[in-house]
Amino acid sequence: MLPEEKILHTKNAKSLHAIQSGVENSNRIALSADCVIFGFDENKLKVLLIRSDLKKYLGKWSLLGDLVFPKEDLAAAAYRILKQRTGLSDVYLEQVHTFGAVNRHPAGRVVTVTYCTLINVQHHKINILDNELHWHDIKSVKELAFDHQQIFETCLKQLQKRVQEHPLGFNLLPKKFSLRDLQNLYEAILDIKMDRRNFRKKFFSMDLLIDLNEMEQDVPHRPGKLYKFNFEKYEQKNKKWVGIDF
Amino acid sequence: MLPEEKILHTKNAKSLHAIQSGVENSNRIALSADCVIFGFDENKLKVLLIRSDLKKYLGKWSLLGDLVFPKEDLAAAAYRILKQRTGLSDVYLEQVHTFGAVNRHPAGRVVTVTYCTLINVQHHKINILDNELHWHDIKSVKELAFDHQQIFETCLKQLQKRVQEHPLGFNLLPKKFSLRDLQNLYEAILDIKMDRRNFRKKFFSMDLLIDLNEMEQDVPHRPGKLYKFNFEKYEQKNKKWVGIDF
DNA sequence: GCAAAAGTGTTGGAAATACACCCATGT
DNA sequence: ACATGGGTGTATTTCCAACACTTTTGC
Repeated sequence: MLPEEKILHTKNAKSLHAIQSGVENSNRIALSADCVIFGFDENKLKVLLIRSDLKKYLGKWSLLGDLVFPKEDLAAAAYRILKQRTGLSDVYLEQVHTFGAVNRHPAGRVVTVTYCTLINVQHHKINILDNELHWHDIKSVKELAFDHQQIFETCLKQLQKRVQEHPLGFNLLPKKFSLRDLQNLYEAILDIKMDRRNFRKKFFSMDLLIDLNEMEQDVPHRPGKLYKFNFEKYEQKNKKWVGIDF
Repeated sequence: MLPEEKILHTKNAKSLHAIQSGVENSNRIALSADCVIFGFDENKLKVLLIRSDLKKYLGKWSLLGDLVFPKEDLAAAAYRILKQRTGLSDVYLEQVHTFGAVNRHPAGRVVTVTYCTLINVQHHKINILDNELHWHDIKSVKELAFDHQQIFETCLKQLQKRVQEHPLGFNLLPKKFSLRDLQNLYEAILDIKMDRRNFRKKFFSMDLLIDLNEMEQDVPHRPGKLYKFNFEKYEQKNKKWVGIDF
């Protein structure tokens, strides 16, 4: 207890006592962070998984997670775990949801905070392969260990929503990409087909793609033009949403 | 440690050991839940606050929160806290975000999971008034204790977004309401003005309002018709969103 | 020349916006 | 009668969906 935190002598002092002794003693709970890392490769959305350590979940796949240290910021723990497990450090993690059912972890009470990101599989080489760490096509993800199936599905749904409202997808593509690449990405994430002409029209009308005046190389068909995303212009837009619709 | 959770003898057994001893011993952290309760009254959006107990935050307002017990589901803790602090039990809480900076709480390391709901101020009488619990106009909320200002702002932003995608707002209104009531609600939450005729058109075209064939009483002007929301029909709609836009 | 995908416009319908007048009630 | 807000319709514009042919390249 920090010395300056004296109890106030009010009728509510008891609850404060309770909080402070709880912080120090009996009421603590193990806290973990789990990372759901999405990637895009061969026109498929993928997720990074490792083999579970626990006998109970022998052979099952699981997300990348570890306990949060008592003197570690929550987000810092997520970045540490990602770095330890994969070697990746130059990615932005976003918090998604916290899962806290009493029996979700067989080792005891562990509440887990989930973080999510999207990375370019080609640009971020995974260099730690313990526990068979590798990319799985999201269509084949099932029966994960713990409650990780639920966590994964929650993150995927959130990704599907956010990718339509923010230019997240560009993190999954090479720096230079064709409109076909971009459309493949959206189709893979949203699991739908889109009209090619309308898709182009939409993106061109946003006016956030920079035409690089370069062409695809070594494709067995007419090469497409290459673009990059205009992040500066996007930042300035600062668009805000109004539109009741449900 | 549950008996069936034997360590696998692999190169990764160490990390499992670490997790299990962490769960049992040193790596535990105090976990709290905070509730951000929004209400609507006198055509203003309000939030429930109490006076902070801590001397450090003397005179500051704070959210409703308490520690999560080791054998208590996360959501259960949030409902318990709400019930203890306000007497309310018939509301749906939704998780918003988890805040875990190391120094966010002066009593030590406390990670907090935030829950949010919207209630009808008239229908849910608050019957526990400890710590000066009462409704505050959201426009006047500032300098809350701890990091509660940030938490509050995060919840408000999320509310502004979600209220446009889901019929949350009806929880804030009387069972029978006029279109003016509904518009006032949206204007208060989103902090914008809307065109009255277009607002009506939008809601009528959704076809989710039931005309009760009743009129407002005791208003000093032409009385408006009263409606209720057709929740059954809404549930069946199961609308899904497609529309890239940023 | 053939296969494969790039590139390109138009049209019709739906939804959003902007806008002004008459009506019902209480005072 | 007047003040207050309820109720309504139309014209304009914008956005979205549907849809087919020509072009460029590799093989």
